Amino acid sequence: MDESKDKRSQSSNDSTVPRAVVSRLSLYLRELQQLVHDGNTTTNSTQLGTLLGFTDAQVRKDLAYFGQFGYPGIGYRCEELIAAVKKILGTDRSWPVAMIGLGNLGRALLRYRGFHQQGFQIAAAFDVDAEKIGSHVEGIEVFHLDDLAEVVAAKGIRLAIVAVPALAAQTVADSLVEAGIEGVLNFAPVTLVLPDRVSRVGVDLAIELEQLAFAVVNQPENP
Amino acid sequence: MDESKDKRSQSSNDSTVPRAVVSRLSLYLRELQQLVHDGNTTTNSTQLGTLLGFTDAQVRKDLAYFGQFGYPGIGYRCEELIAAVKKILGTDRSWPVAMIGLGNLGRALLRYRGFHQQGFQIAAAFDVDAEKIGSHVEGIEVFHLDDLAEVVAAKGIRLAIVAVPALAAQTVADSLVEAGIEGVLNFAPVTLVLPDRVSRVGVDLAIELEQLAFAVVNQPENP
DNA sequence: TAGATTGTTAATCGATTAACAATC
DNA sequence: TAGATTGTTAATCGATTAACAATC
Repeated sequence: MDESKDKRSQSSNDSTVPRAVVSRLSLYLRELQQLVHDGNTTTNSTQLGTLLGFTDAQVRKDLAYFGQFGYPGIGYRCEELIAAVKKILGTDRSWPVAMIGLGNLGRALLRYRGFHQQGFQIAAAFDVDAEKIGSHVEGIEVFHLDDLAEVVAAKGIRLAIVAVPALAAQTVADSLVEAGIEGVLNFAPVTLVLPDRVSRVGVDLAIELEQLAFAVVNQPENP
Repeated sequence: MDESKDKRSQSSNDSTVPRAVVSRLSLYLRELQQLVHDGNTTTNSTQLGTLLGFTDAQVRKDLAYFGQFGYPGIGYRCEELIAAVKKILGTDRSWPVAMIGLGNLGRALLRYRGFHQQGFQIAAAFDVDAEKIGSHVEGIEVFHLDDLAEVVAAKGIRLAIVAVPALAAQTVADSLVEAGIEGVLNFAPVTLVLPDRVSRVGVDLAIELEQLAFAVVNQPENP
């Protein structure tokens, strides 16, 4: 039996890929897009590694978790690898996203161009401030949080961004779960309790600065 | 020789603490502050672990990298541990921070309350748009990027937040290095090249959504 | 073909967990 | 004292790196 056919498989053979690998995948994608922008058609594990501060072995191993995308002697074709990584990440399609909370951060994120460029579009915004309900920000309609389930269902929204005050975050999260949301990107500085079936990514802006402060204070040359 | 005196040391005995440990340190701090807010005076490794989804052993091990903060049979005194963790992170003092770029994100971050609560204050903002120079946003003066080195020196600023478009980010980063900045929190979706002596933390908002999409697509129950 | 670079295996390194004596 | 919980050591687990045959 010759099973060597179709070796260039893209089957995500799963069996749990390490989380660290997935986060590097996004970095590879970003670097590849940059390389294409700069006019490159191919790259290789050494170049990608150098750009990101990884070893070449790690780049190859990371990508090999998901299939065979390279060409021995040549490297990787940028566009081809971009398409493959997007497919793995699930961003080969467009994702409608709900924005919850229209304070400073929520409004800024609504206007942020980077989401759309990677396949995400804010499809609806939600708040509880009567002044804001029914208005449009950046062409996006603002609904009352009470209408969450209805709008989410109508627009096929599966992801939500939480940009509400810390005190409101868990309550909002409960509503999101109730509305059938499958993934939450949380900017509130609290640990959200969610059922296992709902995915969660947390970004705490103050914590990022704390990490930076630690790094500066503990620089080899810095008391 | 009895060297058991002063065992409750806070000496960060260094020898390189794993990066993952430091990032969890910030989460412990956040949880501890929450616990105090909720009226607790003591906690323990099991409680902290449960709140954050870590094992109790990991909590103890992480903290033990930096000294002995707990009391066998009792656990940890919240306020005491908060003070210790802040000292380790370097946030027992206040850090003046420069904000570079006053687009949507920069302005939102300028207004974000969470920074101040953890010991960071935006001491100056910088842009290149003549319309903005000299104005004040949230009581913070806006300078031209050309005045970076001067203002940074005058105000003792060591950390900077980069919230400029991707295309401008590396140029801005070079200016920051030139101005003597020691740590950069970068929101631009590019890998900044910085000398080793300058610390770097990157937050790519689109990447966070990508990670969420991957998690949702690869949920045990989700094709 | 010779040179380059992959995918993958084995070796190394580091991080997490389990277990328990020490201690309050 | 008995019960609880730490700090730490040893065991396990997982991730990174090095090396190289396979391949274009």
